[in-house]
Formats: sequence, C-alpha cells, structure tokens
Amino acid sequence: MPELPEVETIARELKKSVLGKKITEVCVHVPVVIRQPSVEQFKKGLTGATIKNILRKAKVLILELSNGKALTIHLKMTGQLVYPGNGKTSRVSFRLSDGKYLDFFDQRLFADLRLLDDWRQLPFIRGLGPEPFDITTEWFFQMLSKKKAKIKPLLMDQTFISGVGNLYAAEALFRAKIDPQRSASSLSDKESALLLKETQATLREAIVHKGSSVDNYVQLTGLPGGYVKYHKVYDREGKPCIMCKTPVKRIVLGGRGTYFCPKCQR
DNA sequence: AATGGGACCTGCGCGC
DNA sequence: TGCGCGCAGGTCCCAT
Repeated sequence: MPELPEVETIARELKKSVLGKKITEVCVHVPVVIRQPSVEQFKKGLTGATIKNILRKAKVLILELSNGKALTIHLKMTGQLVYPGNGKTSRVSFRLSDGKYLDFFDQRLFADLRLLDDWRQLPFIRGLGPEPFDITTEWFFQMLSKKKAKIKPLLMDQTFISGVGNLYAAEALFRAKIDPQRSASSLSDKESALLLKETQATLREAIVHKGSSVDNYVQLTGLPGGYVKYHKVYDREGKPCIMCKTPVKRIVLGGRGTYFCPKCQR
C-alpha cells in the first residue's frame, strides 16, 4: 500500500521522466476512478497541457499543469503509475508528447484522480496534519499529550500526522519499542522523541530503498521497491522477533491488522 | 467530541 | 479439484 515513501519514490521518478512533457491524449478506460470533475471535463482540461511541476503532499501526488490546473492522484491501496506503459491495459492512460504513455492502474478501484483549479483547496489536503519531517520533538510531545487515542491509530490519522500508514506505523513503533495499544498521552517525553526519530528514520530508509512492495506497489518503472526485506514486524505474525525471538503478535487495532513484539514493545 | 465499524472494491489464500 | 468465504487497508461516512 503506497504510503509516504512509495509516493515520494514515484514523485521523484516522475520528475525525471515526465516533467516538461505535454499531455497529448487522455484515455479513460475505467471512468469510476475519475472523481472530479466529469470525465469529459477531465479529459478536456488535461489534453494539451504541459506538466510544469510535480510534488507530493503526504500520500497525494500532484502534477501542476501549464493551464493553472493540477492533476491530483491518490493511489490508496492498489494504485500504480507506470512509465513508459503500453497505453492499453490500464484504467487511465496519458499519452505524452514523447509518444509514450503514463499509465495508471488500480486493481481495486479505490484510487482517486482529480483535475482541480486549486489543489490546495481540496478538503482532504486542507485537513492534512504535518508530515513527520516537519515537526520538532517538543511539538510532537505536545500533540501526543493532548490525545487519549491509541498511539498506532493516531499515527495513521492523516489529520494528525500525514504520510504514515499501517505498515510504517507498525515499523516505527517497533523501532521505538512502544506498544501500539498505548494511549498517546501516556508516552513520556523521551518515548515521544524516540518515536518521532524512528518514524522519520523508517520513512527515510524506505525512500532510499524505493518503498515497500506489498500488495501492488511498484515504482514508476514497474519494478518492485526494495524495503520489504528490512521490515522488522509488518506481516511477520508468528515469526521470531529479530531482537528477542518472541513470536511477533498480530492484533486488530482501529480495525487494522497490527504487528508487534509483545516483549520488546512496552 | 472522539471512537468504532461498515462501505467501497477485487484478488488471493485458505479450509472443506 | 473447486467453491465460497474472509481478509487485505486508505479514506469517507455514519452511528454511538
């Protein structure tokens, strides 16, 4: 599932390969993924526009266009962007001025493509909390101290901290040795400082390895990301903890599968 | 107000 | 072998 490191990987690759190119044709093979505006308006607004800038906010990709509009893409869980693609088997294909296709795939059709006049006004983006890279240890501690919620669902709450999903929340909590079931306000200043540090480090390392290919995530080239082999707890239920050999436990927290070491994480 | 659960969706893995 | 069920999770929405 694409989280901040996966989307950052794709954004960096898009900058290298499609920045400055013009969209010459838009093929919408599966209309349901176009959430805004109508499919006709979407195609009309994109065709002929040049990709002027590419950025990422949390898990959202933003392609700013020469006509002042922006294409936003939220991959949700199974979305993929591939370049160069074949322009045929995708949900949506963008033919570019180099004659190649930027293909959008999405097995489960949860993803969200929009063409917006002002992406900053998109309610989801307006509601995003700061990314883990943008806060200080003092600030983070203050934020946690006001929250009774369990720490792991809170880390995944995009209005609280943005960019972290189920996988990296589990990894960061393991590295900080914090039980995912603890109330956020129960964390000491030292624990919260360590959690922020490990969250940042986990995300950075995942970016270096171009993301985690669980489910469908692939890089823009179609190759898998390389971070899965560094996962310490995620999807390792019953396997020995890498630190103490205790079997990794899986529980459901906030409706999501949560992996942790019951001995190391307190 | 904050939290929990279902809906959205499809493919895969499991058990019978 | 084949079928049906449960599960996977990002976000929205509604109920409590």
